[in-house]
Amino acid sequence: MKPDPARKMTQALRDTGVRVTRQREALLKVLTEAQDHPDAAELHRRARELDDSLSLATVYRTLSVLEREGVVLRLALENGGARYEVANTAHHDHIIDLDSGEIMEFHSEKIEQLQREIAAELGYEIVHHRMELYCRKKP
Amino acid sequence: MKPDPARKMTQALRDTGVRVTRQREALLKVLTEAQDHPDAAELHRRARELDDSLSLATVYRTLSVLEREGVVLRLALENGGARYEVANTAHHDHIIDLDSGEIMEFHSEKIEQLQREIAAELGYEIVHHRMELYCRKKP
DNA sequence: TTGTGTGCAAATCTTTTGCAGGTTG
DNA sequence: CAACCTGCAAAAGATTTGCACACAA
Repeated sequence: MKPDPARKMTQALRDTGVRVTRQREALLKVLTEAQDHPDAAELHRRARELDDSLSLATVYRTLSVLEREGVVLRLALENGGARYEVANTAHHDHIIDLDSGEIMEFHSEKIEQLQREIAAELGYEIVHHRMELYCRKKP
Repeated sequence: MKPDPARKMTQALRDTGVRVTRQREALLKVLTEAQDHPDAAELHRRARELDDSLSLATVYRTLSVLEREGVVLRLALENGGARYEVANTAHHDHIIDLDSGEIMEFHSEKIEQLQREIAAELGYEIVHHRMELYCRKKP
């Protein structure tokens, strides 16, 4: 009974009819352990050390399944390919350090509330949103 | 002396050493007249009616020049290629109707202020930001 | 067993670039 | 005239897909 955080996802996935293969387990492990926001190629690199047969195509296919299942979030930042993060944490937005490339997370309930009000005024409800602050260290 | 809004851009560009060619004039006209948020291919299609020799490569090259000059903004929404809009209007963010694909604009000084405060707490100043609300009509 | 998932390679899609010739200021 | 632009076609980078085989449930 290892306290593997990927374990409960695994079961949840199986419950919705998604097969959990060796390759998917490897990717899930890498995703849950990632402290950063890796892109598909980087996830492939990392997961390969757990299962060296894993192909990049499968990484993409799996990521797309996991996104559909609500297990991962795809971040489409301004440059480069998509980056991914597990969706088990509370919702948050991102601050990107333009110089170092570092990605930080933040959350503002006040802003979210204002967003909802703005959307509501136009007769909309928000399905999801993105907010990214591209920043530089203050002098 | 036609009251062409592209005219003053044209001069501003020349002033910073950017050559205003036939092709660039066509693209500028299409951009300033666009009421929507076209992508490169669509801009190419429209500008071709003014200058049928215009190539897609030049559209991309010109858009990148115009972006560097601060004349256009590149929107990297979640799906598909980049979309563009002229930067002569006040700053705003976007609401996307997930069903129709329609893109609307909004601005909230309150939110912008909160964003600045959040960045400042981490020692950052915002260079630019993006906020997109992906919405559906309320029932 | 049977429907899913996978690796590989080829295909897409969007955007960029090398090169030789054309144009702007 | 010199520096800058352009069209074309090929290259690049990211992601998707067809196919025959493999495997989870």
